[in-house]
Formats: sequence, structure tokens, C-alpha cells
Amino acid sequence: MSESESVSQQCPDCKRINEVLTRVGDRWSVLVIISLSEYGTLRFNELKRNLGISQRMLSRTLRELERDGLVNRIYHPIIPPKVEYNLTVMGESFCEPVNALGHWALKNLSRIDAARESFDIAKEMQNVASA
Amino acid sequence: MSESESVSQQCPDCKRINEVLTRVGDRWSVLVIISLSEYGTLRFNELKRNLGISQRMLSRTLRELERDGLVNRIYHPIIPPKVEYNLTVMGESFCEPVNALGHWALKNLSRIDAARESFDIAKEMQNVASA
DNA sequence: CATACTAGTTCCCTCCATGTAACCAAGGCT
DNA sequence: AGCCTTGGTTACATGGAGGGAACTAGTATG
Repeated sequence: MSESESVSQQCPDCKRINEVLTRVGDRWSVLVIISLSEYGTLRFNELKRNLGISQRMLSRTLRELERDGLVNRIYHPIIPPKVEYNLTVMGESFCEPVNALGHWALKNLSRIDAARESFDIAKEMQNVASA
Repeated sequence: MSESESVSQQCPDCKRINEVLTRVGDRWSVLVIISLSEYGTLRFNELKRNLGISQRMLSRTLRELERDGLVNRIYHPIIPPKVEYNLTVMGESFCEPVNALGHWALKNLSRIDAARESFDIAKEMQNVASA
């Protein structure tokens, strides 16, 4: 019966936020969004080069983002093929919180590194002491 | 040589943002942060119940968050043990963009569902047409 | 004829995130 | 003595994320 309790998550918002984060919260989706927000419109291989993502993952990520209504896919029926991607209105609205997160990330990366380093040192000292 | 090109990611910010997202961008970290931001201070098992997370993952996630300087761990040496967690200053500053993302998520969940549904319908129609 | 180009897709493989279950320590309650 | 409690850790299993390489289509170019 402690089982049923673990299912009824007491923080209902957490569950829903979890749902959305599972969809659009993965690394590649966020980076694609950021890139499109910065450059406006990009072709498949431009995104690939920008992000250092594999063809497979980019294709998959773009299809999901298109499906979720965050990016537009513009197909030009020429040879060799040309496909352009840009943000939908909802995609643009998603940029605001994402960019906020990006800025926080850039601003605090060094702080995190420092915290991590001092934590590791403290742990090592503790190991030495207990040895 | 197209290899070396793929390594030199033309969008340098993307690489750094990628780094941070890899660290604090996972589902559980975000949810722990949100929970602590909402409740202030929580014990291990309170977090566990709130989030519906497994002991193993919670333990791991909390240790990483502590290591990254986002969460304080307050250990009370009593029996049975009592350990409390709350946000550091940096953890609190992380809440702002995260909450923004959470609000966007809650607000747009239904829109995403709608986009997804119409995408799937369109795809199915196309499949029927091509068949 | 062969090769290159763009945008994918598909197969295969690896590694990691995550869950489950068992175990532990040290004391309290009965 | 034995079971409960909290906060973990460890061993084991597994699904999914993600990369790499090969394949495709259709035309232009050498």
C-alpha cells in the first residue's frame, strides 16, 4: 500500500511539468530551438554543423519538434533537396524561458565548476581522514 | 576533413549551454529543484514521496546537485537518521528560469497536444493518399 | 559511367539513465 | 530476540538515447 502512495504524486504540477519536460526538455530539442531562434531560418545541414549533432538525432529531433508545433519545415522540391526550418509562433514563445535558462547556464557554468571542484576536494580529504 | 569541421561547432554558446544542460538539465534534477523551491526544506523521504522517484535515483540526483552547489545537505546525527535538503543561493537563482520553463510548460501543454494530434492526422491522411 | 550533393532513413552497436530488490547501520519498541 | 525506522549503497536488469556507417533518390558535373 506504500506503493499506491508512491503513485499519487503529492505535487500534481510536478507530474505535468514532467510530462512537458519529457517532450521538449531534451538536450537536442533545446539546442535546435536556440539555434533557430538565433539564426532565424536554417537548413538541415546547417543545423547539423552548428550543433555537432548526428544526422540521425537531428532528423528525429526536428520531426518531433515539427510534430509538437514548435518548428516549421519548408520543403523545396529541387535537386539536390533543400529543406529549411524555422520557429513557429509557439516555438518563439518557447524561446523566452529557454533563453533565460541558457543565459543562466552561461552565467553559472564557472560557478558550478568551482562548486564541483571544492566538493571533490572535500570528499577526498574526508576519504584520506577516514583511511 | 569534414570531420574536423563537425567538431568545431560553429555556435560556441551551444557547446557551453550543452554542457550545463547535460549537468542540471535532466528531469529529476529539475523536479527536485522545483520541489525544494516550493517547500523550502525537505527530508529525503519527503522528496521521494513527492516526486515518485526511486531511492537510488534520488540519492544520486541529490548528490550531484549538492556537488554542483545547488543544494545544501543538512545531516542530523540521530537515530533513525534525519537529513534535510534545501536550495543554496545559486539553486534559488536557478529556480527563476526553471519556473519560467515550468509555467510555459503548463500553459502550452494542451497546445502541444493539439499540434501533435493534427500532425498525426495529417500524416495518416498522407499515408492513405499515397497508398 | 562514376561521383558528389542534400536530406533523410535504416541497421547495428554501445553506454547511460533508471528501476527493482536486497542489504546495512544503530538504536527504539515490544 | 526480532522487527521497524531513515537514509543510503550495491548488484542486477533493461529500455532508450545516441552515435556511426551504409543506403536512397535524382540531377549535375567530370
